[in-house]
Amino acid sequence: MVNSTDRPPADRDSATEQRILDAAHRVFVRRGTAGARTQEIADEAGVNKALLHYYFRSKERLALAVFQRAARGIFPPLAALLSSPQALEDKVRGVVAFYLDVLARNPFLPGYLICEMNHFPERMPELVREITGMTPREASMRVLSVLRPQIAERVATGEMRPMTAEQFVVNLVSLCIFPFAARPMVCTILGLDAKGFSAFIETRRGELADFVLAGLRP
Amino acid sequence: MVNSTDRPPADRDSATEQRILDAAHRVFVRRGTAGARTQEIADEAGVNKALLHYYFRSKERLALAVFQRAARGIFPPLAALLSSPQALEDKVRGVVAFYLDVLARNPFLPGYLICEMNHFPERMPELVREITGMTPREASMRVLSVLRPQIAERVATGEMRPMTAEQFVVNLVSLCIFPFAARPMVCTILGLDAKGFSAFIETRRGELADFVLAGLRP
DNA sequence: GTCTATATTGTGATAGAC
DNA sequence: GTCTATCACAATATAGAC
Repeated sequence: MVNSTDRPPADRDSATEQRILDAAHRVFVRRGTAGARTQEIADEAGVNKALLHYYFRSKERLALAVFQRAARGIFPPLAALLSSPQALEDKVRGVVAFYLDVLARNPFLPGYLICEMNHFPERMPELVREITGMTPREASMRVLSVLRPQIAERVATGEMRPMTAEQFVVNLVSLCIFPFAARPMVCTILGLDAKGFSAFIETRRGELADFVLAGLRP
Repeated sequence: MVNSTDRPPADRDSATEQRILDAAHRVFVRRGTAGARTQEIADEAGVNKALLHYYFRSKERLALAVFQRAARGIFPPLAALLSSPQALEDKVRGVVAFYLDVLARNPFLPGYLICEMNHFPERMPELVREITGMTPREASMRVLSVLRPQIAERVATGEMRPMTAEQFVVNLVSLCIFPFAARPMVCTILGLDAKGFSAFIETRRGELADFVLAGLRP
């Protein structure tokens, strides 16, 4: 009497499917798609290899599902923040706070995403459509059409140096994400363990927005 | 009469070994170590698979040689620039110019290095020793011990906000490298082809140092 | 040094019982 | 839905001729 509803047994998003997806997420993130073994995913999910194929049909489809889920947590919130009606300063502070927060809890996500993006660049356009419901062009325009007037106004009043919205966004995102992507090298060179790296990021949380905002001034 | 010297046939760094290493570099960079096939490397080098093992003994050793060579082109020049006696402003301009130059010619290098770093973080300390001849601590101290007084002086004169040398370096490097590491996403979102991306980087070359320098001001 | 041919494993995927 | 057993093939590595 586990299932008290009269829904058919093949209910979508079963607990098992979720366990497999979660396990696959952990394994793919630490090994990369090419380096991951379906056996390891099955072990980590506490099920048999055959079950992965039952739910996801192939390793490639499972990898795609994991990649989409990971990207969904990283890109849409950025787009939402940047296209909101907030002032530019608040957007900068919001993006810094959001990314340093999410990535402090998932420090290996940037390395994984960069890795997969570089191995399957041709899948990017479809990925953007899947996670935003828009074409890449629409998705970027939704952000840029809000940012451009904001920047133009600041430039007109002399508060800000001339800068395209594209460069502005890339600068902001680079400063937030790269330290996590290069974390192994940062930790090795600076002699940091996991705790030390967290402290480094905490320092960053308090300073980074000010650095970016100062960088915008003429 | 190809070899006119009387050196024994097994001369080190033979032309064939170099061809294999170059081919391996290209293949590993675009596929990642786990995704690369020795067959593809052999094909690209115009030799047989067996020859890879003759020269490098295993795929793993070949991968290590390629990774070291790639890292050698990226990290030591940064350390040299930052520990030089130049003024801080010139260092910022020098690092931006160097990275945007090297990476414009090797746009896939950052993705590859980040990928490998994240899959083999435990190899980082040895890698640093191999390419610098110093321990990681010595290597970082050589840079930080020069930067810290430079920064302290600027802070004392009120030209610069307080900032650790570590954060300064991470900020600078993030802004240079990340756009290349995230290139597939940047190109997809902004609708850029290879030429458009190059133009984007050229714009950056002229603006990035000023952005960083402005960001340092109080 | 370079090749062809082969050994040996690892790994994604499927068949079929329960 | 979940398991065991097995297939089919891909991929690294080696043996041995030239």
